[in-house]
Amino acid sequence: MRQSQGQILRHSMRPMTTAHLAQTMTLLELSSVELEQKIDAELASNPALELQEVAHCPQCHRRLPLSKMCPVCSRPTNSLSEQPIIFVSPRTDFTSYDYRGATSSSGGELPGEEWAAETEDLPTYILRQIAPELKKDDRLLAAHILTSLDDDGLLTIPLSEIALYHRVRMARLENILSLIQHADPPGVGSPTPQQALLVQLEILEETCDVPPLAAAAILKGMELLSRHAYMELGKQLKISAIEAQDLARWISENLNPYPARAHWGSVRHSTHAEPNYPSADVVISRLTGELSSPLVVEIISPYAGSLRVNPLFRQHISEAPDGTAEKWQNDLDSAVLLVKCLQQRDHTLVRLMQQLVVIQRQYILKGDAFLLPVTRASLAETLEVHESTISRAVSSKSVLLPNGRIIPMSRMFDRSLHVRTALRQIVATERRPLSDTQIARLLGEQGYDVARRTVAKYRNMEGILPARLRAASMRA
DNA sequence: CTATGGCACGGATT
DNA sequence: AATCCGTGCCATAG
Repeated sequence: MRQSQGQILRHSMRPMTTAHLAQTMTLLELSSVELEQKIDAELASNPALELQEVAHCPQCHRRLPLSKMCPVCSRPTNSLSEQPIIFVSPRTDFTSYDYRGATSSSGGELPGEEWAAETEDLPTYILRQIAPELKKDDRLLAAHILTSLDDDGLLTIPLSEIALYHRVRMARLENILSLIQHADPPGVGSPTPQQALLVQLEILEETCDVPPLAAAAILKGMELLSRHAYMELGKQLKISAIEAQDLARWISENLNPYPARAHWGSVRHSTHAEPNYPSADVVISRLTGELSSPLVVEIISPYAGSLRVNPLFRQHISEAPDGTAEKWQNDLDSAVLLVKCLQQRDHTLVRLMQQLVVIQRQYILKGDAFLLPVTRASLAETLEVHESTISRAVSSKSVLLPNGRIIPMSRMFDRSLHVRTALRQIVATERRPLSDTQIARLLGEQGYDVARRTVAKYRNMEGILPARLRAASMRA
């Protein structure tokens, strides 16, 4: 049943132009947020495209064109109007079926939804803090800066660009930026994570003791820091690897390279930049609390099922005003193309997730240690698509797990995470420091066949020092 | 002699 | 076709 449906779908999509292929590819790579932007742009510029009037406002139950706000009661209609693509994966077997989420009653409400009336956005929040210290003219400049922040609270455009635009001197802007950086999410507005850290450090210095070398570490060893390369870092700063590790720990515990994100992986914070609800492309949740619960998979696809070619436009194409006939035809063609490609994208994504959720069920429910090593290639084979298709579909997408963590989808294909988890476990419980060779043997006993050399690599990735140095730090 | 890091090769990924 | 990642081999440090 389900099978034949897939066949028909695939068959009907066979006749593809090269343009079609190219566009499908590019769409596949986009995350839901990026896709939404693209479609918005397309909608604005192409009169042949339209949104079907299918949305329901949860409050007044009015039928609306798809939009973010209900114009009548001004309540967000997002999640309901989007016709999320949902399917359920029952406990173990491979017979997951899907249905396109009907927009009836309150079907797909997500747990923990917080559409609290006032979600003040980040720029406003900061502007309010610093406004008293600004002259009137400077407020405009500050606003310009603040609206150029990304979701992480980092400045996306060079200050000089703003200076040019408003014809003001850099020094003036730098002053304003400095004010912003010292406002509440500390370091916000910095052009790079590195600068954000430095600003935070500066702020902390006023109230408490900071390690003397922290600034130097950030300045010189940013890259080493993020790679947990403590030994190299130590060399750079002329301190031991152990001291370097302590320093790094202090930095990661007390500073945050992305000012607007509260904590990595944890639930979203109230002072969030954009009102984009779970900023994931796929949301997986449990139907019930039990471990054997079926999984509900929701693929966020902006305007899925609602975007279509305007039938009126198609109908009146022959009546195009003189000289614009070609343009109209062009618009029509690209609209048709976009809609088709969108369907194709969704279809691919659904099939991908259907497989993935079954294969990685244990990981999704129980955590890192249960991640199975799956290759994109193997999945491509079972889905009968080119491996690069999987690659594109997976890249730059994120998944919200039932436990509330957001992970990049590529983690589902991490070949080493489960081994690394086991390794961490071993080192955490060791009585005295084990050498890489010993660890490799222990891992082998647990069924993880890895080379000694690889243990060394994983150890580094996890930021664990070599046995010799672990011995030293235990003594201390 | 043992424990590790560096470099290079082959398969997987992009 | 370019790049990344797990490994094997070898040099070096203890």
